[in-house]
Amino acid sequence: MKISTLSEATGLSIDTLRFYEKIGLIDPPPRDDAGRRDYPEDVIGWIGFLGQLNATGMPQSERIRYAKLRRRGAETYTERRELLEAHREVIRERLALLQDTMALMDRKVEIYRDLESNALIAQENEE
Amino acid sequence: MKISTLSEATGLSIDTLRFYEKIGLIDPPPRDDAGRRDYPEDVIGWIGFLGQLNATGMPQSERIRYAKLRRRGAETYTERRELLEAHREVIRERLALLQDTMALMDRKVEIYRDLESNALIAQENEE
DNA sequence: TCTTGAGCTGGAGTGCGCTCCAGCCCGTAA
DNA sequence: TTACGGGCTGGAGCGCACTCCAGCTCAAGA
Repeated sequence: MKISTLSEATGLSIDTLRFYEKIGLIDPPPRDDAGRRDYPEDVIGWIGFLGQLNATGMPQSERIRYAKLRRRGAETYTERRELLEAHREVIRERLALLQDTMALMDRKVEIYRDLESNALIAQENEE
Repeated sequence: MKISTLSEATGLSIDTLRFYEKIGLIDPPPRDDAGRRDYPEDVIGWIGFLGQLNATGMPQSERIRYAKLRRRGAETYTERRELLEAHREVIRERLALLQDTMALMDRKVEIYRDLESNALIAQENEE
């Protein structure tokens, strides 16, 4: 798969794909005769997983660490599991915070609705 | 309240408090005779609210917009409500993503556990 | 009186995570 | 055969959200 295809498939820009390779998030793919990257199909799944770690707040350094462990194969199962377990805790905390804030938004929205209708009534009384 | 007290109360650094004032997130507080900031008590609550918006992913520019609307008082109730409603939708999406990813972490952790015990069995069989 | 420390200002610097650019090579279609 | 589009490299630049710094003033305690 060419880099432009992968870019479309993943939503990452071509520059970002090359950048991810440079910092070690993606394995350097084989090249064709002209020296152009030729990605294996399964990199799409890996990039999707990286995207989820990213979107849930795992810092670059940790994603790189995970990618490096992955490259070392079976001997790093335990470390990888521990890393994901730690991230799960981060997610748990974020979930709690988001739920709190969601409830707060709900309350505030109601408060503003009340204030808006009071303002309206005040206006009517003026007429 | 002096800036050091506010810093301790909110967990924001003194530099960050001055920075927030500069960009319009916090109202410029009155000064004492020596020109030092003297914050009103209620700024703590406001900063806490800003913190929640921040931690749930509202960008600086939007927080500044909200702060400016707030300064204009009652005439901006509707705009403020709409802004919070929009943020509520962002939070909803993030919640969904976090929940998905949490489930994924659970599955992956289980997979790694299996792999680890299989590796152990293989090792035993070697002996 | 002197020293210490908290606070002040304007502006430079930082780390993260990309994003863009110049200048090059190469394969395909007209 | 030449023009074009896509890909390549190394390195510079960027936007966000702070963070740090030099050099100053001022108040209060020893």
